Amino acid sequence: MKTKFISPATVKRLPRYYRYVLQLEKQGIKKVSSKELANTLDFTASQVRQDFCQFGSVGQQGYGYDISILKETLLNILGLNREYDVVIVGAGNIGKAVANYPGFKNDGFKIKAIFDVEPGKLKNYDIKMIEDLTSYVETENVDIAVLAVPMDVAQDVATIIEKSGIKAIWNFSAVDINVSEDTIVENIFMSDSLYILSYMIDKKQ
Amino acid sequence: MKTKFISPATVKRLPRYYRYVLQLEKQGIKKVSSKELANTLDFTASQVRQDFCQFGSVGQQGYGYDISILKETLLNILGLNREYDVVIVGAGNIGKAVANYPGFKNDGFKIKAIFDVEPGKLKNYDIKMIEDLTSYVETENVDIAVLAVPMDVAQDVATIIEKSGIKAIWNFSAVDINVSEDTIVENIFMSDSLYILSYMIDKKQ
DNA sequence: TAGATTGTTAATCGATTAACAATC
DNA sequence: TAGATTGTTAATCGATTAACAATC
Repeated sequence: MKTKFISPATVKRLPRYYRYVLQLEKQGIKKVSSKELANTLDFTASQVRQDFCQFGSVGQQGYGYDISILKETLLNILGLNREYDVVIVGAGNIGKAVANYPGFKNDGFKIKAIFDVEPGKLKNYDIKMIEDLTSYVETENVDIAVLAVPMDVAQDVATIIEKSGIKAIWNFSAVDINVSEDTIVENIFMSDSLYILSYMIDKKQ
Repeated sequence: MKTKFISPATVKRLPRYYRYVLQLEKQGIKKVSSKELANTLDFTASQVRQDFCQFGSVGQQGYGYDISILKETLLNILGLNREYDVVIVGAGNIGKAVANYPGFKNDGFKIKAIFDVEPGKLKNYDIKMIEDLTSYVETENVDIAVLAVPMDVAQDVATIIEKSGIKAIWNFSAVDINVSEDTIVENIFMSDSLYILSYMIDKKQ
């Protein structure tokens, strides 16, 4: 499946296509045109066709795109055709929010354990100690670590995660973390988003 | 201040510059070169100079950029030189996380009230009923509404927010919301970020 | 002064838009 | 078949990179 090169600009749009196609499928809709997609998602029809063209022909001239084919294609490209084992590191507000996020499980992300500096319980998990993360990873498979600790310890904990052998970090910690080239980091910088919002408010006035 | 046009690509980078410059200031550092900035932030030195050039000369040849001037400039451009009155709509996990997010207050975002469908208490706020939002906005100034409700009611609540006269929405609700042209929406789509992460994991294998 | 580094122009690269033949 | 809509090429636009004179 992952044969062709997909441009970065297109990759960024894939999740939005996928989410919208899921929604259409739920509504029982069978096909969609590039024009309809473009209208809803605020892209252009050209852009949609250029994007879809990158992963080979998924549409039919005169008809449009078949929802179930499109969904399957996007799901495969995004790597959502498998399960991911996840640990949450940091059981504060963000860690809790992620643990309770319903979409998480539906998409195949399975929370295996939660770590913190304080023992306790979260959902139906006994919170484990961060110092036990390394030994945990020795016996259990972990694909993704959710980094949800305070910013002053984020780098240290990131280093622990990296050394433990976990290859992907979903970083909520509000600081850029330095890890080796082959560790994948995807950031949620809430403050950056808020700054963009205040920029836009300010610009309008 | 907001005289020159700043390109969208540059705008997206502004929060990262700002965050890093704050960090340097805290460390007592007085100047920084485009090269140093580029190394840390994974931009290129050319890019940094092109970006900064857009808001007029803030550097000095042979020296670099003065941290305090740079910080002040970025702060002004981002609109962080004032306070914003914020209401949180939805007191679930995400609403709680935002309410407790420490950076929030430091940056001048002031939580004035929290709304939900269930009464209760969060931090030191008595949770108000969502149906009272409109009357609340009639007497109180609100610049930003944080939309943190379940996805199935997100559009309805967004419409209530919009009709109440609030002009900016920080949307955590995992669905695209439709509002009028002059309402500013900034989205945090956690699932999109997660999909990009699984895409990158899958691509590497 | 000499070295360093900006500010800015020009060249390159990538992404978006426009257009239309192919074809369902 | 006729109408609709894709797939794809070519044109345009915007962003990044390279280069270097200006100058601190």
